[in-house]
Amino acid sequence: MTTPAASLATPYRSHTAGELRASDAGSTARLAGWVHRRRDHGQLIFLDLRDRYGISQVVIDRTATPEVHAAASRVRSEFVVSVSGDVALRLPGTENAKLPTGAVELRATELVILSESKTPPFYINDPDAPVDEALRLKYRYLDIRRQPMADRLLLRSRMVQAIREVHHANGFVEVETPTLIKSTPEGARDFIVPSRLQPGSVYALPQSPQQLKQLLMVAGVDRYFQIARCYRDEDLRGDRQPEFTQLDLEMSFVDEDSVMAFVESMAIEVSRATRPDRPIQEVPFPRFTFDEVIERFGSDKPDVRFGMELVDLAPALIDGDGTPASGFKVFDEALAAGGRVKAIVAPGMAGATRREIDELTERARRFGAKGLAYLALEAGGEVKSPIAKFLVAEVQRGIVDVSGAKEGDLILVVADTTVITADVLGRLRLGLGDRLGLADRDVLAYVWVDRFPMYKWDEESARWDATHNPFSGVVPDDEALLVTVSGDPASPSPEDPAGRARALQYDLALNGWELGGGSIRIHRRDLLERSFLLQGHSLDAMHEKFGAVLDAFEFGAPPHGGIALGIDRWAALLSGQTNIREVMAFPKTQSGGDPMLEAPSAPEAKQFEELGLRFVGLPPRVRDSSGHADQKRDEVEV
RNA sequence: GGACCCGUGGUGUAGCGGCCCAACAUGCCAGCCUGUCACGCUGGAGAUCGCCGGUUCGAAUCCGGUCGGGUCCGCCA
Repeated sequence: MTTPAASLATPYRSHTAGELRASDAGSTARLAGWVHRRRDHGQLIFLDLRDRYGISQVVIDRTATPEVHAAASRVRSEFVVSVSGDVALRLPGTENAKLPTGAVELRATELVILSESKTPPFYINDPDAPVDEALRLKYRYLDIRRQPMADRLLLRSRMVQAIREVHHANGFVEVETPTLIKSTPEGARDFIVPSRLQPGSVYALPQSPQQLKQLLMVAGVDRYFQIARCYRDEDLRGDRQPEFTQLDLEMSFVDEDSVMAFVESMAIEVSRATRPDRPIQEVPFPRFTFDEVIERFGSDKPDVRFGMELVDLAPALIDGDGTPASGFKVFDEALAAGGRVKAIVAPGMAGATRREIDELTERARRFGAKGLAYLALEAGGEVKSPIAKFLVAEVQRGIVDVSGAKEGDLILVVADTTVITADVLGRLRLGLGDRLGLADRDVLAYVWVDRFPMYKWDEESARWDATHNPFSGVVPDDEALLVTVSGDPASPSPEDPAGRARALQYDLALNGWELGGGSIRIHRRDLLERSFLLQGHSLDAMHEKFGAVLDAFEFGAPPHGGIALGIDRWAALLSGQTNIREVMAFPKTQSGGDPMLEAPSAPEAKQFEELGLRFVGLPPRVRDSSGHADQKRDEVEV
């Protein structure tokens, strides 16, 4: 870890444990830190002293300093000590090339035990030792003492530092927004905080500062950013925590290109500041439309570190007058029904075993396909496939040609609706890419995806649902599409032209993960109302939910747009992790608990009384020592 | 809400119906050791196998429930 420019000397230490070099030999020094390891040789004791900055070897000689030796004999792993002594070159041949401080050692003349330590519950001095994650979370302060966690938190700190620097250099103003706000319909469930001063009312924790930042645009802030904590009360995953951090930004008088250009330069800067060792695959970042990435990668957040793109087999399956005529009913019917027959080519997998094929088929089914067809292109050009008998030779050849498969490759085919075909093949592509090691783990492949559909039809509530932000603007050419067949925006149907409208929406993806998304917002009240009506909001409901923004838009709203990026995911990707808990100091478990603080916990009766609340149904569960849940009714009834 | 996986000395694992009141490594404790750096050597302590119940002559091992952790689907930007 790096030592900052400023001196870290204090009464407890003259140097850090990572600082001493051969050039310091001959001087005296005082170090403070944790005992990383103790090696007792009888007359001689070696201590490895560790702090955030490194490790230094301390030597204690019984004959020279008997009282220091006595103190060092008591010392154990993770004791906190302060040692002073003479910095000396190590005896020739005993230098340790593995340590930056390995040329020298501190010959102790004084050793003070600042605090003792119990035997830690897991190995702090072995960065590779596997430890149960529940235990790591319970003793997170010890986990963070370990090198890998410490390194990741440092990377995250540098990342946020770089983000702030770039924004300030580009005229952005950092503004804090409240975390006790009004419930906003972002789509996810809100965390609720009951109000004591206004009993019966609740605050919501923000799912994002979306409305507040738009209000800041109306306020003339012009360029705003914030490292904002956000909250969503939904089920958790490795890449989802109930509270997480977003880089939230918004700019006035901009179009898509302005926002993307800034974000891109910022992302490059941040990547280089944190991971100069990892190359960015392509600059400027490649930019795809939503339709294109779905067509080519089967995902709206494509991993473009490898090829294996989806190919359309239709040209090989239809005859001269455009009717499906492959001879294989599954293919022909899918095409006749307006669906697709598409494939991916798994390089070198023609020899896949029956078992491997079955596994792939099983996965395809889990992802929603009815089945998975395959053709193995064997050496010599012979096609082996269980469906070969249905396909005339010409069609077989056509499939091979269109797919671009070479000898030794395996062609995997899905025939289904457009959506399922893309989804299933997209997921199979990622799985195979992983298994075949196609993606370079060092590369950072950022991509932009834009031109998302404005709405998707929601069967359940029979209305158009905003695919992303409800304020997202529409592509100017598509403005005329914001209409319904019925003519009344309040009576939508799945046939409406609105379903074809594209949004001024852009997502940034990195190595197959969505980092975040943004849009140019609708700043005109009339367009906003039309869009909201299409989304099934009545004008009253609209005011209830977005009143402040709608009001503000009547006082001169500048055209504006912005983006929000997930800091946790970004930090995880930059540090080569797939789980965002690894880049959070104190994350929660999958059930939303903190094993260290033991949160959440049963409230005190008095707290509920003041809020005018009472539990109905199941009272909260309290754990006893056996891990058994116990219902402690008495503690919560008021 | 659903599916699946895991839970054995401090830690990581092995054992998966009797050979196990449980093995290995490491850690811990004690003694020895003047050049180690995952120091070494000798000795020792330490788990009744998450919890509850069942099957069985017999359970760490099989079954059910439960608690905790994780992965995935639903959900969620």
